[in-house]
Amino acid sequence: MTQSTAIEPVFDRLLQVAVEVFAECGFREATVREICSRANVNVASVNYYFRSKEALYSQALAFAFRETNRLYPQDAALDKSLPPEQRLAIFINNFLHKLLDDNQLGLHSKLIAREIADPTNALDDMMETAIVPQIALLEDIIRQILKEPVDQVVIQRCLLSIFGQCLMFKHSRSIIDRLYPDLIADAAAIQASAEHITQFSLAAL
Amino acid sequence: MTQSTAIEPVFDRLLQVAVEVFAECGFREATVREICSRANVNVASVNYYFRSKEALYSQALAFAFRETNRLYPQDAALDKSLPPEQRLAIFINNFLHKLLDDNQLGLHSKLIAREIADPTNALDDMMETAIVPQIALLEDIIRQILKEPVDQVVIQRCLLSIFGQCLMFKHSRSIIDRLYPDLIADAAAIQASAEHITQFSLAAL
DNA sequence: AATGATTTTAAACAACTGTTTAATACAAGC
DNA sequence: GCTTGTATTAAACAGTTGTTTAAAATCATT
Repeated sequence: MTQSTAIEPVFDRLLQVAVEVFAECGFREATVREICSRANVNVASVNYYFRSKEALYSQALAFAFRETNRLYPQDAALDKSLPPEQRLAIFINNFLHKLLDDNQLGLHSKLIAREIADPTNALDDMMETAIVPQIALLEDIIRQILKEPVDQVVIQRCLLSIFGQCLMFKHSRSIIDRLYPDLIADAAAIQASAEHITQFSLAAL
Repeated sequence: MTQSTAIEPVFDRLLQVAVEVFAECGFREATVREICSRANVNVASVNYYFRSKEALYSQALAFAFRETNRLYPQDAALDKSLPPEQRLAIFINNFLHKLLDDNQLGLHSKLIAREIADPTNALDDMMETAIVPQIALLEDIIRQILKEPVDQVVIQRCLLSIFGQCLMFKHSRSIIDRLYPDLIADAAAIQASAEHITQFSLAAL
């Protein structure tokens, strides 16, 4: 009835709504009926266009990854001519906004965070295409900052230290909302948090 | 039939098995029938001893918190006479072992991590009794390390930086298992990871 | 041994799940 | 205008879910 339901084809509408509902409820708790209801289509559509609920989930997850990378590209952080400290700042700021933006983006990363915290069969497909490149980029930046060659294990641990600080805001959002809501109140607060993580990490490195 | 099922009362058996199953599957995916089956009791027992599946979950969560604090007390980290750097090392090492131990302990923290990542109504009850004290302790240690008084917000951000590094190993376990399994292979590796986080954080502070 | 309360049991309940079906609507091609 | 292939629909399916029931078993107290 609304414009969107009329214009966009059923397949695309289902994919977008699926990201929404799966992000909100998780795979199991999300129901096919709820997805179809929000997309204004018949219950049978999921099995018609996608093979099953599981296949829809898998495609929704891939779609979420594509969207985050399309809307938050890492061009600047990839620029090797920049000083590495600045690259790190850009990377962290970009990553944190990707995680915390409360519009449609937040849904995508929420779905992804869910999959990481509680993986299904779909995770393996995502590793190579979406996660490994992200990690490789940060690894490159860390190497550039440390200058002299260090043990691979040390790099790995620093990687996790930085990612951990960022992901804390996503995985423990419920706690932060209750205790320190100011830290993620708006875009400026998020930027400030990103700067803290950058400073904290640079000092440690 | 087995010793354990014969000795322990039904109530306690249900509570322990509930922690297991809820940790493995999450609240929704866990079924009352599975819990009762593993505990060797009738399906109706959950509703007889606890009021409902939800009430059982709530009690299981509280039980998990009690158990982690009973088996991994923070006595040493609470000792204010120790140098704060050492207190931080103890705190992180203790916290990380609590998170990563693969025996019964891992289950307790897994259930807790689940609840934090995907909170239910039960979270609010847990905040004051279990989470806030933990945070207050780390806050105390950080203040002691920084010596000169600093802004409360800075303290909060440092708190999150340290907790984030630790929780990374729990929330993103699926990624670490796939990419860097050596980092959490055994107790020695966990200790090494704890030392890294301590050094990283001390350098930053 | 008898009474009364507590615990355990098998069976049923009603609601909801993902999926299938078979009938209908609709478009394009000849 | 008819046919062919695609899309949509309401209805039903078979299985699972948490919960309830009412009878049976067990226990403690006298």
